Amino acid sequence: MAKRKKGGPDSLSTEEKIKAAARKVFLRKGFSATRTRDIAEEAGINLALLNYYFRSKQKLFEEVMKEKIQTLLQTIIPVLNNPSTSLEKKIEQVVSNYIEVLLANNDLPIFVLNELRKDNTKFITNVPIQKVIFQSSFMTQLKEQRDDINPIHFLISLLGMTIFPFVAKPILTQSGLVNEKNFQSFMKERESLIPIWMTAILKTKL
Amino acid sequence: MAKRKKGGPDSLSTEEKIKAAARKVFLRKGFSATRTRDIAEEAGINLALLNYYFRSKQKLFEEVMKEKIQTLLQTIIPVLNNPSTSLEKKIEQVVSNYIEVLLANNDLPIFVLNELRKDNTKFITNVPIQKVIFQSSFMTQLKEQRDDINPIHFLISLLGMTIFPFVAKPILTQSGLVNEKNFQSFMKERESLIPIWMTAILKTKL
DNA sequence: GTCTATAAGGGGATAGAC
DNA sequence: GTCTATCCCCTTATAGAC
Repeated sequence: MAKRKKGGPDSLSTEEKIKAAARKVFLRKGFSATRTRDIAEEAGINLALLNYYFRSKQKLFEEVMKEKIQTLLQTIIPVLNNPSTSLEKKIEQVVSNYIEVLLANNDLPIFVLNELRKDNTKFITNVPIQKVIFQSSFMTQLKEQRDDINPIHFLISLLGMTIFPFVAKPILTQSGLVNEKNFQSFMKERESLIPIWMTAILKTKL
Repeated sequence: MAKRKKGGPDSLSTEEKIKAAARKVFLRKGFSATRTRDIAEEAGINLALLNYYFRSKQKLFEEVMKEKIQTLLQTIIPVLNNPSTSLEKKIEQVVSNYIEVLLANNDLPIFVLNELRKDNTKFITNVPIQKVIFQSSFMTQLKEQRDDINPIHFLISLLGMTIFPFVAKPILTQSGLVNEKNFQSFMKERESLIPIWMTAILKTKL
């Protein structure tokens, strides 16, 4: 067991220090470019301790990945499943929840999507995503309002509008299309804009 | 120099064989996870030849990256710059061009965006993206039609709708939301849908 | 639990024969 | 131009002292 659990500003257990460092380094550099030495240094501990607590780089990585996938899913699933909000309200909440989470961690989506792509195994497990989405309140409401719109197209458009700017951030900022310093306010503007536009789409005749 | 340039089905020069193999392996696995041995094997040549032609893994990678960034830019810039098409036509062309290019190479956007993210240097060079976009015919037409819409928001929404499904493909197919075999027809549906929806947005009062 | 030291292997690059 | 053999650093993981 670790020495401490709580207490002061420097109160993380060694295990948690390593995991926090792993989150930071893996998310920034991806699995392959990350060296266990980087993580150890970031955590302020010795390299051997990493293996003592987590057995291997791979195991530690898998813990971080599972956690991050969970974060991405939990940002949207409870919103889609809430039967007491309107479809329009759900759209607003999906957008604002994601923008809030991703402003605090810009790299999250590209990290997860890129690592999933390289590995097509073992990560999509716990949550039966397809089932959850298709049986959601969101789905029912959308079908009720517009049975001629493929809900997957609608959902992916909503997510694309919201998440894509984070994925494309490197090219946006490096090209000067969006100033790095203004990125946050740029996304705050989108937070108002996207629900208006997605609602407009909802009313558009096909 | 290489032995051959053209001739038969097996007619690529050694240099081209290596580059073709590098494109394939780098795009699939990214820079760090790629071993030069993988590329050599894929090319059907010896490892030493890779260094003979390209000096280092890094140099070879940079050639591939530049080429791929160029592909992504050339898919959109001529469309935006064409003064003889309407704004609506430009939207259609951006969507159909990207879907055509990316259906042939699903990994392209996530590869480029992820590598750019890890490296914020040396790749955004040749094309002055910001200048080109802001001075484009697309920009002029959009401002004319809707001077209350931030054109960057509009453009990113268009690209998000179009490109994001490719970036999110791992999670879409692994979760079962979109069947791998139907992905192409799914994107073909979007090719019709996105212009309709983006045009609707263009007419939506803010 | 935490450290130092080191084993074991992987991977980029090159020397030198042909 | 192309190959085989090899160098050598870097990285993960572990042994063993404290």
